[in-house]
Amino acid sequence: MTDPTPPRPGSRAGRKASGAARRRTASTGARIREEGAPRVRLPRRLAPRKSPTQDRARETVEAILEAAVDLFSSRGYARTSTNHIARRAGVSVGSLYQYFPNKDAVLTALLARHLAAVESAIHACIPPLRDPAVPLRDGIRRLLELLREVHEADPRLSRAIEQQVGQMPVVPEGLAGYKRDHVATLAEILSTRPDVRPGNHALMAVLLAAVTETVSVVLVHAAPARFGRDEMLDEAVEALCRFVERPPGRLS
Amino acid sequence: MTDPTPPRPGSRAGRKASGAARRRTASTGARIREEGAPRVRLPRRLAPRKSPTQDRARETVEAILEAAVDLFSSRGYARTSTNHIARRAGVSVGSLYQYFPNKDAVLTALLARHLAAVESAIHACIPPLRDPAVPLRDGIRRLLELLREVHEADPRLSRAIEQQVGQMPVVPEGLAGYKRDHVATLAEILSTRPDVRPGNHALMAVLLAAVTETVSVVLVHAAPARFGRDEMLDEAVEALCRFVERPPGRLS
DNA sequence: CGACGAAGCGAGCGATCGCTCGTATCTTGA
DNA sequence: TCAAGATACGAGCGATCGCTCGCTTCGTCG
Repeated sequence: MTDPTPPRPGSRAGRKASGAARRRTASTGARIREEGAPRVRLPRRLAPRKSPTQDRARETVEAILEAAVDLFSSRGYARTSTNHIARRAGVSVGSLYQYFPNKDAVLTALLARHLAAVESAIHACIPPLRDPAVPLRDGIRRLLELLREVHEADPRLSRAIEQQVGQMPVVPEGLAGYKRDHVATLAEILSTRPDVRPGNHALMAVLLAAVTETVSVVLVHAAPARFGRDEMLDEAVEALCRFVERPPGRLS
Repeated sequence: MTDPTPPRPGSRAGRKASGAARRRTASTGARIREEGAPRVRLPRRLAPRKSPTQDRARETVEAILEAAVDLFSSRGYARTSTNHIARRAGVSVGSLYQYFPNKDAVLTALLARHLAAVESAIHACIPPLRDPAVPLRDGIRRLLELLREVHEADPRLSRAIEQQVGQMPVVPEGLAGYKRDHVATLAEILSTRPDVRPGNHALMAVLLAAVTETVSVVLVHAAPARFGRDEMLDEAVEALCRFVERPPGRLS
């Protein structure tokens, strides 16, 4: 009942006894730039406390984040304590607090990764969407494919994250504001392309963005068994295209 | 710092001292059937502990729910304790636990009301949607209007509720299952109407339902200042209609 | 009026939470 | 080789949480 929660089989051996400490390959540190973290100014409350410099520490941070993914998505954010996370990561709470000032910061780190993935998916699709030579449909399909990929990476996590964001008392401006930017870009694209129907493009962009997000989530979470992956994608593309496309005027 | 949280000005005088207890109109209890509660079998964990029989008690329950609305939507579910709720309601924790077995039950009661509202909105729109004589567009518009109304009743609450539902460890089948029913109904309607384009109507129904929900939320929450209420509604109707309507074959 | 059930009260229990800090161990570089 | 910083550890603090329970007060009715 007291939730012994043995470290998950896969990650990090459960060296309970203090003696059997970590012995890792001490390969010279690969100075990889912290991947997947968008350049955003985070408030002290949520910013990482200090960056790991040794490989050992990087592993610790990674294990913590993996454990957090696991627990947030299975038990929910509120029901997951920092002690849970640490234990599951095969790490002490103290170590967790070396790198994250508080629980929200752990979620924020996860959120940052997720948003970075979403952002890069969107960014990859802006050029084709801008290009009037590329059919609108193709750009939209590509975007949905990429977003689906992001959500598929860890469906439970992206669900948990997106739900929790709304609950966070402070959603860092930098992380939330990216949406506004993209909606603006989208509005501009809609106004430019000749194959988009006339109308209030700013408004259309707001709706389109919201619907796109929803649809990409549904693509992953709605009974993937009942409908084929591609079938669903086709229908989703259809929905978005029909909304914005200028009707050909001829042909059905 | 310990959050004295005086009872909100509007509701229920703050009779702190035990002496100045409640003096309410003891009018013979209006036996109104608990309004807004769908006939759903709730697990003991979430079911109300006992129903209030006196008016005084009904007031208490009402005050508790109002306070919960207020706190859940402003501080979030996780950050709201039962003591908070009771204090804000001008009631003791003990009284709260007379009617709700635990915190989740309070949320569930709120959820039940919300879903009842959504459900009745949907139900009201099914006949016109079924009727081929009524333009599809009219039925959809009416549905969005009604859903918008529901969310407008208390935007913060419906937001908080819908976010929390996903986090709840046990979403009662009866409360969650209503969606499946409506999607099925929707699929059937799509298959029947001659003005709907051919295709996989079951799949279209899934997407349509998800998009409808999103859109109705956006209608209320997305900067209501930047766009006119009706303008947004028009555009949303457009989005949904274009998705399912059979193109006229002539005319733009 | 008196008695009884319904309703209300709130101190406080046990559990858990987020988080700290003194100490032990590891890694690095000169 | 070894000092010094980086990393890790985990018992446990203070706060808060959900919730109980012994008791008082209110409303009703014979």
